[in-house]
Amino acid sequence: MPVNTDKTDISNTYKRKLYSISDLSKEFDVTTRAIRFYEDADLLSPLRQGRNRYYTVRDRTRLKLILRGKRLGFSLNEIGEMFRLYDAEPGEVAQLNHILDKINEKMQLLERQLEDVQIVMQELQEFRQQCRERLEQMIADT
Amino acid sequence: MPVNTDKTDISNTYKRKLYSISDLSKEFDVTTRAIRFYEDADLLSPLRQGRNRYYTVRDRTRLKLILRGKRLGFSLNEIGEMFRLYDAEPGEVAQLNHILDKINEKMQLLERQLEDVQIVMQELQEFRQQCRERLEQMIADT
DNA sequence: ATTTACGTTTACGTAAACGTCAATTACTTT
DNA sequence: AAAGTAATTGACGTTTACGTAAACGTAAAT
Repeated sequence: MPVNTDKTDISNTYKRKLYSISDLSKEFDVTTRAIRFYEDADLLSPLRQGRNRYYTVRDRTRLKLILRGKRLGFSLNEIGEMFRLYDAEPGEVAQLNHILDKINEKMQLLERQLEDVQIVMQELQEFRQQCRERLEQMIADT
Repeated sequence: MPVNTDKTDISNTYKRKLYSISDLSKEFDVTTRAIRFYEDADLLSPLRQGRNRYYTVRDRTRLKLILRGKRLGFSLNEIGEMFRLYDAEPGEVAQLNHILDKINEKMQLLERQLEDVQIVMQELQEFRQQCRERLEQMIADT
């Protein structure tokens, strides 16, 4: 018995809001290999039509979050942790408090990042200014 | 012939503003292994007293920059590139313009980083808000 | 005199995040 | 029917950024 031969099945259920792996690959400029790797790391869980993967809007959003996290220097593990926090249904008060702690932890990291970015940007601006002045000087000397 | 047996040599020349590898290791909370690795990657070039390394104020500053760069998700190679830009004495106009291009490139990256940080911080704030509301609710239900 | 602390070099090990095949399947186009 | 295109699953390779262990040197402290 084949798993699923009816092509319309999945498409109907999810109202055509499905992306192929290459759709996402092109849109976000990542290789399909990377996307599958993220699945291996439990960061994505696309639908299956037989062997093929189909990504929902949620998957697409997740991929966007993954890439943003990566740009910020987070590891896939850290990104996974954030997802799990997000998805956890907070049954108990203790659980919720734990999540709040984790959130505050991440916020602290980000605040430091913000500082770092601002510092480096300022340094670069100064450096750029110096370069421009030197350039002026050199042109004047001509 | 031993290379240098006089302990005061280096210290005098650099007026005691020297750090041992463990000084820096402790101050910045990185392993000595990492510090030596950065040297291998040409990001640091400490003085030598025989086999031992001695780090100047400049080295210390560099280490600080390395760690900041890493926190921002830059690779050691990228950090090295920045250093080389900084150290390059700009002989020609073309060279200076090239440096300016590179600076602008990095600035663009940082601007994106800034955006990303702000977006994620906002998302986290919203998530935190939701958690707090849920918590209030649960306490009220008691 | 020998432990202790700190440092060195050399070299192999490792985790993360993919890249790069190779072989196969499935659908479409010609 | 053949060829092309897009996807799949292994499986091994690669780069980065160190960790870790061995074996040794040097100097201060006990």
